[in-house]
Amino acid sequence: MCAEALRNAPRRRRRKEARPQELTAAALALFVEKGFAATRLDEVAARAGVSKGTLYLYFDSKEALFEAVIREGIVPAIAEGEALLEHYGDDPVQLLRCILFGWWERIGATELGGIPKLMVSEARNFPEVARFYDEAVIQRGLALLRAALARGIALKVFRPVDVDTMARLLIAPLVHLALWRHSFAACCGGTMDVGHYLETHFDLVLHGLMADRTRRGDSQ
Amino acid sequence: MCAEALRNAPRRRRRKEARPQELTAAALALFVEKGFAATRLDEVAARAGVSKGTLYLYFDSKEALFEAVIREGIVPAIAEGEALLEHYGDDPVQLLRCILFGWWERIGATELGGIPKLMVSEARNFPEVARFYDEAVIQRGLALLRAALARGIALKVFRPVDVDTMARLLIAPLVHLALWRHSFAACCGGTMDVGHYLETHFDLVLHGLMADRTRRGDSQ
DNA sequence: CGTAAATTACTGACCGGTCAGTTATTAACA
DNA sequence: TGTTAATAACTGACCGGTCAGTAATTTACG
Repeated sequence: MCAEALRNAPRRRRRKEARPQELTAAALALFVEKGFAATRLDEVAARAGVSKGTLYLYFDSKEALFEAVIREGIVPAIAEGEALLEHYGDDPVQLLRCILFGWWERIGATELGGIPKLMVSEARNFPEVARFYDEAVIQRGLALLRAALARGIALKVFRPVDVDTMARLLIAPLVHLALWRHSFAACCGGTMDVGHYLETHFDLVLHGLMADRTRRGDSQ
Repeated sequence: MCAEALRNAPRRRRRKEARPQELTAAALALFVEKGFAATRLDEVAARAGVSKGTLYLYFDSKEALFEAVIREGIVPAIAEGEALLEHYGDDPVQLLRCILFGWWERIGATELGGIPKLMVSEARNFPEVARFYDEAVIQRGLALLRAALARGIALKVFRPVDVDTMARLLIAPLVHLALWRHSFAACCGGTMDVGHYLETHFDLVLHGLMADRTRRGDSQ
């Protein structure tokens, strides 16, 4: 019986170099759930199916693990977003829609959606990581939104607005929802219609953005 | 010289009545800055000007201190907001404006503004406290916003909208800003015009809410 | 009053458990 | 057999929580 179980469980054998990703994935889940300080490295290792000593073969310290979690976490997704700029060259409304809904599908709704909570919680404890995240993710994401807004204004589809402030207002409800899912939703989870929430937000923003008032119905 | 210093600094005197508040205030500041797990009770006590032993005269445990911080923190401010409902009986726009800007002045811009970050960070570690906060603060605040929206709709000032979703969209950018101030702002603080941010948000929301389009200028 | 006794707010050294980080050892390859 | 991935046992610093003792304040009493 014991031998059977050992055969079924992936035996501790020489693992390839996929280990770092398995460890950062486990660390991300636990850091998001419990916070950095309250997460024990034994847990992280166990969740990745190895021992704590193995973890130290790949990461110098707990803090180095945290940095790796953040660095490899979200940056790739940003590049995907920037590619949208070229794809939707002539339709700012669809561009904006794809950025926002794409953010939710690729980040907010996945395990990556925990990273905002993690960074908000730990930014002041790891200011250098926070600065990296701010430059590599936040500022880059805001720049993407500003570019989309500016294009819409240039094409006279949107009325002139402060694109910097508007970019922040565009993303705030999405981040807010991601934070919610990884905090209160776990214990106070009133079922909520995410699609309706996003549609309502997008509709509200368009109301304030559109240059002319020909647009009424928002069905899509 | 030493005697002078002792006279100037309010030396450790016996102040039974004020102690709990001094301790919870110190704990709030440190919990928000470093998180619950990373905050040492020695620090909390030192910040309140007492020793750790004294802290345990007033609170049974670290967790009890956390609960006290949350319970006494924000609940009173909610009642003030609810009073606005009666004050602005006939002007839903001003009512909404006062709720939002009042929230920022009374909570977001004060030390209480750290509580959202603290609760988001620790909700999953303290589900019972989170449930209390959800009921006593969040749901109550959302109900207040829903009431203000519903009144505007009833008076035909606002067009019919889903008041529940709209209430969440109304508060999200404010909470987002409060979270920002207590996380990234400390290390990546690009100077930001809070007043402009709030005005832009309010203006955007009104654009989407107003029943007729007579309203154009938003100066006030 | 004055002062001794009683009370109470407060202290800080200490204990025990926990956990990040280390090391001696084993097991799986070539 | 040598090399390396992996482990399990180990260490030591740290911190939540305790408690015997101290100082400030009040009360009792001559």
